[in-house]
Amino acid sequence: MRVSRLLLVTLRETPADAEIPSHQLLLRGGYIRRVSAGIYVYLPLMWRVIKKVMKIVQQEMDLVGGLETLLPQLQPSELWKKSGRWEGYTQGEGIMFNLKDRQKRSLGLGPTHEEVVTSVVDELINSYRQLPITIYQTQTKFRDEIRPRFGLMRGREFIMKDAYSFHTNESCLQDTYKKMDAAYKKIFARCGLKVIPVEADSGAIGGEASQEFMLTADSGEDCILISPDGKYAANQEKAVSIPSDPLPIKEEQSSIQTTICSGSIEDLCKTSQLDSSQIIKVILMLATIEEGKFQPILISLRGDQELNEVKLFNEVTKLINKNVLEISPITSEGVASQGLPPFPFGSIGPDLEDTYLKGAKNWSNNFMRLADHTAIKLKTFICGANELNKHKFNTNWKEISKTPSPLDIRKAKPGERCVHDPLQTLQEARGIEVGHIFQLGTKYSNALRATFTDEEGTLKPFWMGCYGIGISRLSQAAVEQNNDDLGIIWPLAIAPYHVIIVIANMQDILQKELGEMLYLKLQESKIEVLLDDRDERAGVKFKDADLIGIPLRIVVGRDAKEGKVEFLIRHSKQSKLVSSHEALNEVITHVQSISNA
RNA sequence: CGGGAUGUAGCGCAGCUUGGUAGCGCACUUCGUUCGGGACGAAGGGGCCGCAGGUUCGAAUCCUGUCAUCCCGACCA
Repeated sequence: MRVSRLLLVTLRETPADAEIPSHQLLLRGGYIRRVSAGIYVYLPLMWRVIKKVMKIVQQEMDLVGGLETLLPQLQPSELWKKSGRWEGYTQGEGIMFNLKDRQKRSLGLGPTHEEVVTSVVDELINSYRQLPITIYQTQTKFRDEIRPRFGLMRGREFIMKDAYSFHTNESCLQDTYKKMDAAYKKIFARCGLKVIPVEADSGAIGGEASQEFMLTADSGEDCILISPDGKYAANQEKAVSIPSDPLPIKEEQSSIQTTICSGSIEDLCKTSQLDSSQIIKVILMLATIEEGKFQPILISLRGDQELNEVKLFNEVTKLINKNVLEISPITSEGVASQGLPPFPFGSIGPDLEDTYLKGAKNWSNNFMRLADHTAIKLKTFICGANELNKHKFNTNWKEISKTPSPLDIRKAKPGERCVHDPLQTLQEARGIEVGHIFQLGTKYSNALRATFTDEEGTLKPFWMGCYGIGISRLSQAAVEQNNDDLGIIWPLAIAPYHVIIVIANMQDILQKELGEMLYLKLQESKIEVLLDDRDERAGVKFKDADLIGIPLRIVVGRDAKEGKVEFLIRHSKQSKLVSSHEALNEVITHVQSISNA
């Protein structure tokens, strides 16, 4: 391709609304254009990158027996109501765009495809003889993100590869899950990217085991915790650790004392000379449950610990066995709007009476009482006395009439001891989630009554797995991991073109002819080649070549008269003078190295 | 959803305090000189100053509303 015909529009200045390097570089390099928040045009260079990523992914999916299909984006609400996800996905923090057609039928734009794929597989598969099966697609997905940002990283419209597997039993599912795990590792390696698999929460999709693939980058939105020996890696949402030990308190007669402070743990520690690990703090949250119900939750945590809302969400869902739409903090305004008397915020203890909720307009009249292990393990502690500016000192769970059962709802933090080896401490890293694999089990097949007939002639629900890769996100994340002060440095396997020939001076006939000759020969060798034939000054062309990040470069310049050119590898910044023939061979050797990988 | 900021040419910005018919740099067009790391000179083209109301003889500028975009937060108040 000739650069003069490429629709290459590069920007010298960084657009003001781009924050992270990859977003800035893709805009500046003429790869993408924003149409609306979280909605982008993939310009010709970007589309080539995306197609390359898709191709690698598709090849590896085919190798593990995946069948490629294309599922609809426009999906009827009935399907989502059957699986029980319609409300959760359209209300509260719901992420599904939804609409009504002229018949007033409700439809959603697919943020994911479990419902559709499960129902179609149910129609097609009747017998265990047809199983196992894996179906996949590469499709544009729609998600009404709370806050789209960072270009393609968190878009409202994006490209994803999603695969779904169906099995007669759990061990067969686990077998495919393992194969997918291996295929994913191979995919990221082939793309030339550093990606770490971590244990993960399965989130709204639900299910049992799940693993995320995190591309390491400083701008990553996710915090991951890793053990130095590499044996443990988890998303902070899911991570476990051994908490630090609390500072012991001398056991004395318990007493209620006046504490003049703002109500924060920090203040209380200062004014009463305590350590935060000696205090039990209480957080009030409100769960919004399907069918418009609201459940106040009273959570006890050790003072130095932080609430892990994802763990909390999962535990609450398990306990009430219904879809929870949202969990958010209870505020004094919220209390007032229920027509309730004010709560003693800042001095609440684990035993705050349920009578505080009596007469609430639409909240449940009882607190759901939860506590983290670290709180329950405290023998003696300080906690709120349920009266403004009063705390109970040297109290214990025996004195607290309402002892909740212990759960793991605390946040693991870097520096804490690892569960598998207490001699090691967790390290923090930032990551961009580019892939996620799940063992769904029978959640969706049960909900949608998707069944097959087994050897004994009885109906069984499918065992299912699902496996996603964010194609467009991965393509940008690759830039986040591979750039320098001059621009992008694409890994060869996913670069839009393998090589760019820069003719330094288009006025020089010798240079021009040698460049054209190399261009032709490279094309004949099936090399993806760009020829910068623009009538620009050499400096401009070098800057653009650096910016758009083509991994290999041949500069045809003043040594053309000796038949020599410069060969340069983008990431090394070093060039060497070679004959045009040698340059050809260099390019061919490099390109072959990726096809052999 | 809460907080903050910003909307002026394709991109980056000034002008707004103190109202008087819109400017700079880059990019674009033409000509000339130049030609290995984002050249120089000359001459041009391009703007309903986000949108809608209001105040005023007169609004990019002041007031009100609205929309959009970006950032932070949505965890111990």
